[in-house]
Amino acid sequence: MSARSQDVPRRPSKGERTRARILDSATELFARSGFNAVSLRDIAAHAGLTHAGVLHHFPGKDSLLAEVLSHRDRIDAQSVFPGITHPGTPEPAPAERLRMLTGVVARNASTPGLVALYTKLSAEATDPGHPAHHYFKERYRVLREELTLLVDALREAVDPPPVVEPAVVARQLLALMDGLQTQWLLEPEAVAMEDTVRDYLVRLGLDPDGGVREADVSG
Amino acid sequence: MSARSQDVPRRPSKGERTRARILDSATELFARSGFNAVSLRDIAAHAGLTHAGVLHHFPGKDSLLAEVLSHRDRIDAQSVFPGITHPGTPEPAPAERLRMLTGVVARNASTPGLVALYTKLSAEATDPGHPAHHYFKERYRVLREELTLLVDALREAVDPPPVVEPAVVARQLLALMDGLQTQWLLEPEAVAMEDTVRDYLVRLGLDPDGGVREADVSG
DNA sequence: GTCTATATCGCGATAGAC
DNA sequence: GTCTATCGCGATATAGAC
Repeated sequence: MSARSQDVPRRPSKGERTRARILDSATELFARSGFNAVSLRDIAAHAGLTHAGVLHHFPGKDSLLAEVLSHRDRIDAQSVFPGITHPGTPEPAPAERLRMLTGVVARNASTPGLVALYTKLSAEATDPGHPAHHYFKERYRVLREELTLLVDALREAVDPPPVVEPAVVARQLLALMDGLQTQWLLEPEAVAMEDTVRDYLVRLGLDPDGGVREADVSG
Repeated sequence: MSARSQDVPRRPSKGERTRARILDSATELFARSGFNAVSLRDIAAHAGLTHAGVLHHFPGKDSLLAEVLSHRDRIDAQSVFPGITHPGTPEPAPAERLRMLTGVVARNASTPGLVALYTKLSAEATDPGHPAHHYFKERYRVLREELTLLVDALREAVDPPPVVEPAVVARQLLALMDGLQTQWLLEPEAVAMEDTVRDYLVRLGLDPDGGVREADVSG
């Protein structure tokens, strides 16, 4: 028996490193050229093996894509909804979390490749037979729930709580962000994603920064 | 010499009729099974020819899809924005046109196949190299413009005109409708598209029916 | 001009050797 | 765990029949 058993908490095996390398390659290529334009052979070549090797680590091209996106998703969700990935973590104040949400929108504007990828996949995944269908269904369910709670918390943080239905606002906010991405991808200069989302929030009376749009945090 | 020459104003050639038959078949099959699940061979078989024959009338599968959708689009647009397709036509009152807009949303809920199709294609078409890219870019540009005008007209039809930026509201409304479709396709029972859109309009103070949601036109 | 038949390509996926 | 070989399929290009 080797002493490695109780060695260190993490011990990345060769397989795990290959897997990670494949994910990195897939992320880069998908973000650059989209899903359909990239073949498993392209990804495999970029990661230094053959397409059959890739399929040893992932059941298929679609599940590879799903993992790329869920990884990205987890990073974004962590900032706005820490409770999802780290149940024990104390959440920041609602206002701060809202700022993080619009921050995600703003940051998305700097990674059009990934935004395009996500937009395309979420559309494809509406097909019940799609490999990522369950993932997206669950994703929206969780986001609707978490956003509903967040909106509700924001409501009560304002002077006179605005009369809004948190569950409805959550659906609207999600739809607004998704729909804006499509328009923005088609014509970036015609659609200011962050401003348009903030305008929606401000008019609901939910934006902690109120009408102040110039100075953000340093003011 | 035959008398057919001056027979009737329109004389659909065999080619045109075949083309129309292909479009009908494509619409039916796409709406039933989605885009990816239907092959050119399926469409060709349904229309009574081979896949190569189809490609004589359309440059590719994607442009076939684009034509199917633009046909559908034109029908919807005609009711809300008659000016687009029939420049001379007098427009209905703004309030009536808004009702037609929410009517389109409601009607979409009865044709999930076409909604799925549109959602998928608009996402795919964000790719600049996609055959339908220009079509969608133009579609959104026109819709933004027309919706901006409509919102502006609605503003002034209300008692004290609400303080909204028509151009921003147009973008939000478009994004809202698109984004809701994705959520609705994933989980129809969790997202009431029409109500969610109407809630948005009501809170803007733009819905002519105000808070009355039960009785629609017959009240 | 309208369509069919065929040949070829690249893809995702699988099986089995190493 | 990775390879080579191979399969079936959808999409495309070309040649030529009607």
